[in-house]
Amino acid sequence: MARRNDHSREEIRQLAIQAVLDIVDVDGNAAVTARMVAKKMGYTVGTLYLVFRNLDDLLLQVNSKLLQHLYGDMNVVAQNSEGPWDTIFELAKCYVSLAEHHPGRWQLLSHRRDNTLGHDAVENEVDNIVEDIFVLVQTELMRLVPTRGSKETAIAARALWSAIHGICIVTASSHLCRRAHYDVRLLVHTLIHTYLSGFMFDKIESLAPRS
Amino acid sequence: MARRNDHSREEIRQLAIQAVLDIVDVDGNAAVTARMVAKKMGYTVGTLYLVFRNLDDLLLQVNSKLLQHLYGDMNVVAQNSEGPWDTIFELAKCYVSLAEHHPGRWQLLSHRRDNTLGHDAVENEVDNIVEDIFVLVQTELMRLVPTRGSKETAIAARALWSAIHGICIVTASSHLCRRAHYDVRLLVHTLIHTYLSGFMFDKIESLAPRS
DNA sequence: TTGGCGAATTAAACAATGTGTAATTAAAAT
DNA sequence: ATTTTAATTACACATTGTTTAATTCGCCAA
Repeated sequence: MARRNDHSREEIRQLAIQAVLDIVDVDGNAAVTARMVAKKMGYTVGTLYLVFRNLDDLLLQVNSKLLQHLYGDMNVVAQNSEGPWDTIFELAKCYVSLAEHHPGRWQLLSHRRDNTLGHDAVENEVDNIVEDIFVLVQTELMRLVPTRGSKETAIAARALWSAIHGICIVTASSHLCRRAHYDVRLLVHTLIHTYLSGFMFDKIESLAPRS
Repeated sequence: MARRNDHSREEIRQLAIQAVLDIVDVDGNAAVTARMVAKKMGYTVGTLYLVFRNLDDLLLQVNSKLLQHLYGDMNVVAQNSEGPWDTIFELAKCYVSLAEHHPGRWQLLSHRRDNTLGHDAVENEVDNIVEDIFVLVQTELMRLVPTRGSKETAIAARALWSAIHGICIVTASSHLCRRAHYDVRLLVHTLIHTYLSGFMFDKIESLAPRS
């Protein structure tokens, strides 16, 4: 044992990230332990702490990879876009698909880490990806109603996308909505359809209080 | 030690639930350990396992209490309702307030437990409360647009409320939206306003694909 | 009153966890 | 070939959830 250069630092990093994904897919979120990850990559726990600050650091990097992948899928969809209305539905499908096909990975995304350290490089990376995702939606909204102000559109995009993200989280990982005759796709579809309708037709704010 | 009848079973139950809430508020979610809860109530770990099956069981009962409280607040709002439009905003405020004033408790709500046991009594209780909350929103939506079918309205209510729940979760407990110049209240307000507009004006489904 | 029965409470123990460290091993450098 | 250096491990430690055997006290019958 203790062979040197069997894997480079970066290779070990990727190995660990992949190991986490495999474990999550097969045995669920709770099975992700330092020792399990190490065993899956053919190493020992100590090696993990040579590459990652702690387990939360590793999980954060896994999340970064997940979001990167998600953003990649969404980008493909946006590229082959026909019209903003349909595109937004397609973008949402990327989300729903991930939540449906890999519920474990999805739960990872909403895993709360103890904010011991301040803003770390990976954390910034994650923030940037999320921002990119938002911009993707924002762009489509701008195409849908070009007359809207950019700030207003930015907020609208974030509200809509947080909502979708929320529906996925709620249905996939929370105890809410367990008596779900209402499945994710239907809820997301309804949300987007109604929201976009409102976004298109709702010209003036002061139109609101008409109870 | 080992005094009998110092507290009844039910008193211990309430004691434990309150202890969890106190710990969560002061020291955050990660500080909730069996030993800490026991110490806070002046007991020992063993006593906890006399009343609760395990820690997740306790946390679930805490969640039940939280949701009950939330539903209570929402009910008061619904009672003093002036019109459906405004009422829905007020209902959402209950959510946002909880998420803002007690972020720790909010995180508890989205805590994922290992579904070792099947449907337990408390779990059913939680499901019922959530259902009640949904119905509250559904009722307002029905008042807003009485012509809609009840099934369609039910779905719309669940989509909207899951979305709001999602926004709260996302902004309060996830790493998403950290660069939040966009705060919860604004996002929720935007979402509801736009969604309700869409819900009111959007008559026909086939109107949709107008990209 | 007293002796003991039974329930409430605890103390102690167990396995598994995250994490740190000193010891080992092997590759590279001299 | 020997030393140095970095990679890897084995081990150790504190803390976690959970169980079990031991205690301690209230209560009731004799």
